[in-house]
Amino acid sequence: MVEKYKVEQIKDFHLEHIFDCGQCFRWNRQEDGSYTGVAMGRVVNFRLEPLEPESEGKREAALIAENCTEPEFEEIWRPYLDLDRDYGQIKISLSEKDGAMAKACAFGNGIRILKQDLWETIVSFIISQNNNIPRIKGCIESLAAEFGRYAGTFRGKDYYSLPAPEVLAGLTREELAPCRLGYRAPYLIQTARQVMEMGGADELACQLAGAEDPAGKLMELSGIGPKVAACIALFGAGRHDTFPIDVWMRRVMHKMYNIDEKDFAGMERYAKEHFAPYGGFAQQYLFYYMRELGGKG
DNA sequence: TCGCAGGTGGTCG
DNA sequence: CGACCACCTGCG
Repeated sequence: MVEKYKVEQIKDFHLEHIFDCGQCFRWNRQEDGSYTGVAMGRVVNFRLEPLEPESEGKREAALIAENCTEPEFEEIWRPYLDLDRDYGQIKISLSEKDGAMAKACAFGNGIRILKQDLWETIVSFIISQNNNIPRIKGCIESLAAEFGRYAGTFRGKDYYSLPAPEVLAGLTREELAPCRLGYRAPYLIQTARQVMEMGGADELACQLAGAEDPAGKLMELSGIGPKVAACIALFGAGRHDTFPIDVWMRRVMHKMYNIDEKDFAGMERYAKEHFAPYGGFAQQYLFYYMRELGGKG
């Protein structure tokens, strides 16, 4: 018998928006519409039980967590899913800025920014560079299966966490070859060593929490440039004031705010002036809007 | 065959 | 600095 826990009165929460808005790579939609993922060293499955079927995501619903006890949910998944933040208020605040942002908020109304493990976020986004989603996911799964720690079995499948810095730091590029990381493999090994020299991932997390320029700190690591650093700061270090700019954001910022696609600094400035202190949330709504509309928005 | 994908690092002018 | 350009890999 698999443990289950049900949380009532969930709102501003939609599984598809959360797990398909570009912030994570290890959550997979199941045939029954639920999502299974491995994070924080555990396997869990989430599904939403709408109180009114037609209004899924908009009105209150119940969240059912499978393979999870009540204490586990409260200690691990409640913060991971950012359930205690009032996204309704954030959307109202952002929607007042301009019509395009209001549309983006309405479109991705159930988005939440996951509070992911710092080290796993670092590994994931180093792999993401100049890469496509199916391959990113494949690389990450392979890395976990080959070198990660067993995290549990769910519905007949074994799951593994990503390897810790001390594991990756001891590997060679040849040993990582089966994971098909390409030229990112040396980045990963080097970054693992650097993180260990910094005193470990928890120590780095503490530094990032209070850093004036968290992305700058992250860019000291091998294979981490401005975009990957911003993603890590936002998704893995709780720095919601960060506004990652990738190719999709360049498109959306040009289309909606008429900023030159090469004007990286101009986009950062615009985000800071218009969306603070919700830059990270604004980025997620815009990104999801642009992505899902296939660049046609 | 070749371009491309949630970029980065190195090298020029 | 800003503008190139190579880079593992797998897919269309």
